[in-house]
Amino acid sequence: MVEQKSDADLVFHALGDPTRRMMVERLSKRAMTIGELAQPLSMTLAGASKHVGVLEKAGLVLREKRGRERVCTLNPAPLLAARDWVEHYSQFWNARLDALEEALREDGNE
Amino acid sequence: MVEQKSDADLVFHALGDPTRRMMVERLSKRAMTIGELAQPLSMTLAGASKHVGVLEKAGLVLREKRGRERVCTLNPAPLLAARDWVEHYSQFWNARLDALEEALREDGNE
DNA sequence: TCAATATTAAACCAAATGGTTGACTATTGA
DNA sequence: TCAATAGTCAACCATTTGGTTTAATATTGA
Repeated sequence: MVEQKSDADLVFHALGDPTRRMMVERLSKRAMTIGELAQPLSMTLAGASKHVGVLEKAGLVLREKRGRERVCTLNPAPLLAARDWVEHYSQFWNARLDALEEALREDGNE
Repeated sequence: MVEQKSDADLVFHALGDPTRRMMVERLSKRAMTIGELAQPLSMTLAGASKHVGVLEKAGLVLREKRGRERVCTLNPAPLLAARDWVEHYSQFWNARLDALEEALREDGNE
């Protein structure tokens, strides 16, 4: 665990927390400040800010200063890599179903 | 953090570790024992077993006893949920690109 | 100018994580 | 029968995580 984390590590890890997935969901609708993100979370601003930091390090959120606020916007680009990974291995689900179907058909024909 | 974790939490969390993603990748090719999974990992059997346990709790791996070995097989079903979640929000990437393109086209016409 | 607001930073804490070791069980095969 | 093999379990350890509090900074607006 000394080695530096890959992009995929950061993205999957960031999404592994329900608070952060909720943040992503809300940010997909519109940009929000830290305060807005924190509001429904029964959590301090500092706590929310740390979660945003995790999303930011994963590249999923951009935080820019606007006056005394920080506006967070969703950057879905890193999701593409995660999507591709998951997509690839979830294909094995179809493959398994196909194989099962095939096996059943073979059995039926014998 | 006392609340019980959702399926998505477990799946994303399980995938957030490179060791476990590697296990999923290898299991997608063929079923393997704990020992086989542990082998390229410079990790004890016990360590590998714990990782498999995390994948198992997320529903991604089935572990069945065969003699003194445990054969692990990939169950990609939970990946479908993760795929759908990621798929949904990565669509915003396309939306953003579309909007950008639209904006550029509008500008060009003025 | 100055109080209020939005956020961050740092120190701290409990719990979870990722790993180890050592003892144990179950199974194999000579 | 008995040593070797495959794995688990429990205890333990260091590090990370998810949260807090308190203090500090920057900005707003009266």
